[in-house]
Amino acid sequence: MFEVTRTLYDCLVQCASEYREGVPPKEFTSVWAREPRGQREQGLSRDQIVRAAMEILDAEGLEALSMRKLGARLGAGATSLYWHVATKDELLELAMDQAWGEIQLDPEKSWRETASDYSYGLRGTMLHHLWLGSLLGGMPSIGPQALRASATLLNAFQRGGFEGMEIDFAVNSVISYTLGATLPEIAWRTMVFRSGSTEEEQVEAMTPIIEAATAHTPELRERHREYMSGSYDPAVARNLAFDYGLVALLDGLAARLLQPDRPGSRTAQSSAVTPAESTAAQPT
Amino acid sequence: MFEVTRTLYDCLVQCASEYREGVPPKEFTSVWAREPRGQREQGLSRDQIVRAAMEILDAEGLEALSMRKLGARLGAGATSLYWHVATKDELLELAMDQAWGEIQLDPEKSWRETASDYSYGLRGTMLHHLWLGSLLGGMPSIGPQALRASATLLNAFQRGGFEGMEIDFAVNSVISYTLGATLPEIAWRTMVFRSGSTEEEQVEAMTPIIEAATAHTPELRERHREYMSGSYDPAVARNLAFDYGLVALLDGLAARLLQPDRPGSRTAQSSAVTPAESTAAQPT
DNA sequence: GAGTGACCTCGAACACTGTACGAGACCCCC
DNA sequence: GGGGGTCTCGTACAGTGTTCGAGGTCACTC
Repeated sequence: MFEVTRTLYDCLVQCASEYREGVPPKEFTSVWAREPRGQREQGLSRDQIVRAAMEILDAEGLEALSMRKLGARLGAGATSLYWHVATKDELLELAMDQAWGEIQLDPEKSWRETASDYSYGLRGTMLHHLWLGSLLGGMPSIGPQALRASATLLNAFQRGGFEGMEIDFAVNSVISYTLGATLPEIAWRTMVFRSGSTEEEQVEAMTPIIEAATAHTPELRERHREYMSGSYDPAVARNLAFDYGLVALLDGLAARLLQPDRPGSRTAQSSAVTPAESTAAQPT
Repeated sequence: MFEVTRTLYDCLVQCASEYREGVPPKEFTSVWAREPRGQREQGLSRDQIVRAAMEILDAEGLEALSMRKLGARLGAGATSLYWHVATKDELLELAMDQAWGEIQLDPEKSWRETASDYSYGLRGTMLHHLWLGSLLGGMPSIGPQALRASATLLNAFQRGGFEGMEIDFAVNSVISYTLGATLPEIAWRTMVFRSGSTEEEQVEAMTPIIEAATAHTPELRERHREYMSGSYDPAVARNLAFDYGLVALLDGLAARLLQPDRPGSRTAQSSAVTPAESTAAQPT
């Protein structure tokens, strides 16, 4: 594993110098760096704008949101918005954080329950706001609501017995899995959404493409056929798949928690390819 | 868990009807649905265009790619490209799949090794092509290269002893974790990239924002300070975090593989909040 | 050699986009 | 009444993806 890690690290360093050919440097900015402008209580407000933006985003998708359309919805000129919001990207940052705020956690629960709540909460929010999919990979979530949720999760893990860097690692893995598991669903649902048809129609429309694409990978084609013939409800199947991976991950974390030799657990005793010694993988 | 799942399912159904206010239906299309056009061997070619597009994407980022710029780079008019590629989205689909092709897997290895290779491979590719981050959440990866890699992974899991739907579930969880773990890194690196400064400068520029944002979550602030004072190399720390979660997940999957009662494993015996019976979480 | 039709290029134009700028309107306080 | 901050917005600019149709270049047939 160390070798692979080394390679990756080199890649990162190399990327840093390789990129940026003729791109003009754009100073780092974020809504959270600057405080909101308005004081007066009339006319437009930031909250109002963000709310309206989310309505458009939810109803028509990310690329349907334009400043002109948003202004029109609010009965205002497009450029009026720029008094309350510096750029469109900042507006999206605000909308993102608003969505993060929908995740509600109980700070009293166990680490495992909290992880589960967080995971299902994030997934639900993402599926409710499909536009989050394209945004999460482009701009970091550093808004107060996102941080609040992560802090609660982090606290639960700390109380649960994780220590040092392991807290961050474990928390990160839960967030990562949730994000990654939901993303392809979002991509799929976005496609269905844009097509204007139902999921069933879309599946039907996709079948010839899948058949053609899997012409040279018979095992995949086989699995797809089996999958289709089972007449599963796709939404239910996705939920099962999501839960399966989440359980596996949490089990793995729980196992780590019970390892006898965890000094600072700075150095990983096991690698990705060799199973950890004291898990159920090797019966005692 | 069933209750939560139920809620999610309802949400999905509800979304399907709630969305789509005034969006014009756009027939489903994909590059993979239509076969390429050109036959003659002169002038532009699809490969050439995709390659040039990826050069721009790598060097200047997703939003720097415009058809006019791409045309100019190839010494052609912008609209000439439309003979070889139906839309810009299709071009991006092609570029995405080209990136997927960079993942090389050995079909002889064990399921755990293959999972590790896949995971590190995907992560490396994503970090090499930052623009993938914004794309993976928007359009599904159903190109031949993406399918090829997934098929290899799937085969390895099947050989490794996974059965029925569990194969899909396990494979999905590995892909999901990798995707989700890399996405925030991409978001961060994209931000650094756009700012034009080094990672260290960016971290320094971010500090006051983090301090301000974590004003009401002292535990997070504490952790951030500890993290900063440790003077870790951020890239190394990220690699450790990535490996930690991957190991935990693979351990969890391995544990599932050894469970004695796995009939068709259609129904999950354990839920996200209650640890599975036969893992190390509950010592026998 | 003329003709035909497929392959390929591209300039002009259209309907958009995000946003800078500056003129003006409103309101409160001196 | 007169500032001065708060807020709106029409105009304009430089760009975007994409359509359309006119033209050019081949390989082939008669």
